[in-house]
Order: sequence, then structure tokens, then C-alpha cells
Amino acid sequence: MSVALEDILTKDSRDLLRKEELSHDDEIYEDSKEFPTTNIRVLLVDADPKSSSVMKNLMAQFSYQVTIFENGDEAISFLVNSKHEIDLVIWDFHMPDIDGVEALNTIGKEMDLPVVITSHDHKKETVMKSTKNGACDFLVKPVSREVIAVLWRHVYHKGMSKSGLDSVESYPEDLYQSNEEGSKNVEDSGEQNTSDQKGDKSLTKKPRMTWTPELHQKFEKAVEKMGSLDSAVPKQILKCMQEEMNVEGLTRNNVASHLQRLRWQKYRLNNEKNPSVPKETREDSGWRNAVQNITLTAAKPLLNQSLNLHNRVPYFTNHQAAANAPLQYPTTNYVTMNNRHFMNNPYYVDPFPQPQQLQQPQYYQPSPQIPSVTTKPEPAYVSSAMENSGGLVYPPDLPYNYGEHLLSDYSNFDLS
DNA sequence: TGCCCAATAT
DNA sequence: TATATTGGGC
Repeated sequence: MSVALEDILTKDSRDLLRKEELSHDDEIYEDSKEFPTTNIRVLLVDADPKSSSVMKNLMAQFSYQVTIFENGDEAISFLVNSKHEIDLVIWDFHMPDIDGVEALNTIGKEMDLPVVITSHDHKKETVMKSTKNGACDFLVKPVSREVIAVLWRHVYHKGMSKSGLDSVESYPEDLYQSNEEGSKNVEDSGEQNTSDQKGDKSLTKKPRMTWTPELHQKFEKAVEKMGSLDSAVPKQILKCMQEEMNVEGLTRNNVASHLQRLRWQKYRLNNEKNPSVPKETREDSGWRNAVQNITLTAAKPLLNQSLNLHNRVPYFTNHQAAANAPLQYPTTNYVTMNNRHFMNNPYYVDPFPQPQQLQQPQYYQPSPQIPSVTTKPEPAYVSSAMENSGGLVYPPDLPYNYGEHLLSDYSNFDLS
């Protein structure tokens, strides 16, 4: 933490806020795709109308909805009644009636809204006061386009990691932290938890990802490459999905969790006596060893069919979460597959609103050790995409070695 | 209520 | 990394 303090003292905060690699429009665009700012409702409080006008125009380019107040008291009054209509407050530090510190204490803490402080000066004292009192960010005026482009992402991740509150110690490290896995809990000595009003704020809730059928297929393919469900490790699966299947936004933890679930499912499927092994049985640790000797039969297919992934859509707890969810959902036609699901989830946001390419059917090569499987119209392991494709087609070449992959789990396949 | 399932903790 | 536990949602 001494490092952080030193950084604040020595670096021009302008530099802190301007990422060099974001100086190209392309990348700004990329960024805003990942963290869409459309309809983010901003309350901008600045005594200087010129300043706020410039800011508003800039923000409009990124589709923020900006409401301006030139008077701090009025802004507070507005917020008291309408805080649910605002996602982010930007407050000029040197407001004559309510300065940045007071605003932070009132809005940031009592109303639990994220507050970003702006100022013409970036004196150490100003920055320190702001960050110490919980500013999500400190923007030196004039604020650049690049800063606006990444602003919501910063605020959003602040909210993820610390319920919107911040401390000087973590300021520089967190400023550009966009990695989900960086959002570990901070050890709180247990007080300050005012951020628990649920539902209406994305900043207090992490969007929950969903394993869509398409994403799951990619997972399966990756697992095949790794060998089998039992030998694959999360890190490698993730790497494969990212590098070879263009999956974005997925974390190692996502993969690990999914892997765990599948192994558990597999165990349950193989426990013929208790088709519904209760959760508690996990703790007898039998299943951990059992997975090494899996026996599957055609009547007990694994993965896709045992997981009810077919009719699911991404689920988000609120609109903001939906808007900010990582674009991890692969190109898919599940929206058109059944519009009912779209209607059922009021928070569903189609991450790919443009017309979709048809998903290539997925092919699974049978294990060479089980030639007769190739003639079976319905192998146990068939992707959901295959289910309606009218039969198996085997591509001439596949880039990996089948002898080793997931089908080894089927060495006791029931061929009858 | 019990289960599902992803997140998070250990 | 593997496993255990939690917690929201249905």
C-alpha cells in the first residue's frame, strides 16, 4: 500500500486516467462494446455550465443519459427522491455549496450510488480527499474522450470489488483492473455494509453467467482435447476455449465450477441404484474416486442430455447487469429458437442483436476403439446441435487425437 | 420445500 | 487444482 500512496503522490492523475492504448477509436469502440454505456443514467453536478455542457456532449457520444445540476443542494434533493433513476453521479469537487467530500459522504455512503469526482485541479490533497471518501474515480478536467469511454467500466468494477467504496491504498492498482477475478472480497471488520439493497443496482450484484448449449459445446470440445472429463483441468480448458473457440469473458472459476458440476452429474448418472443421489452423499467422498471408473451406457448418456441446457437463456438479475455482462455467449440462435424464453425473462438482453450466422453443426468422431458406435444413429454423446440434424456426419480430418479424448469414458459402452 | 447451478470459500 | 459450501432462484 505504500506503493499505491507513492504512485498517487508522484503521478499526474491525468496520466493515471488516460490509458495510452485506448487512444485509438477502434479500441474505444471495443471497450464500449464490452461495457456498453447506452442508457447509463448520469447525474452531472457542476457549477460551471460550460464545463458541464462539454461533458454532457462528450458523454452523449457514448450514449450516456446525462442530467445536469448547477446547484449541489438541488442535486441532493433530486437524488433523495430519484436515486433509483440514476446509475452514476459525477460531482465537481469544488462545488460552492456542497463540496466533493460532503457529496461523497451523502451520496456515496448514504445513498449507495457510485460517485465520480471531477476537478480542474489534481492537487494531491484534492485527489486524496476524494479517494479517501470513497470516490469511484477522479477525473481531471478537461476530461478526455478516452476517459469517458472507459469510465463506466471502471465504476462498474469498483462496484464489483468493493460495493462502490474505495480507499486510497487501492486506488492505482484498481483503476484499470478489469479482470473479474480481481474482485475478491476485502476483509471487512464488519460494519459499513449499507450496500445490500438488492435488485435495483448492478453495482451490488455480479451478473451470473449461463452455460448456454453453444458455450457448453465448446466446453465439451475443449474437454475432448484435454483427454476426458476426469483428466481435463480448468486452466487448460479455458485456454483452449479462448484461443481456439473465440470465447470471451469466461473465467477459470467459471470453467472449474462447470467442470465440477459435470463430474458430479456423471457420478450420479453412474450410480444406478440411486439415480438421485442426494447432495449430502457428496461428502462421503465416494464419488471422487468413482469417477475414475466410469461406465456409461447408451441409456445413460452424459453431458448435454443430462443437463437441461437446451432451453435456457442468459439470466441476469437486472437490466444493468444484463447490459454489462461480459459477451461470453457465443453466436447462437437460441433467441429465435423460442421467443417465449425471451419474454419470460424481463431482463434478458440479446447480446447479438444482429442477424445470426447459422451455427455449424458439431461433429463428434466416435472412438476408433469402438467401431460399431459409428453405425449407431444416436450415440450417447451427441451435441444438442446434432439432435435435429438428421444423423451423423464425420468430417474427414479433425485436429486432435480421438484415441485419448472423452470417448475413452465409453470404453464400457453398452452397444446393444 | 428441495433442487439446480453458478459463485465463492477453503 | 480439487473439493466444499453458499445462496439465489425456481
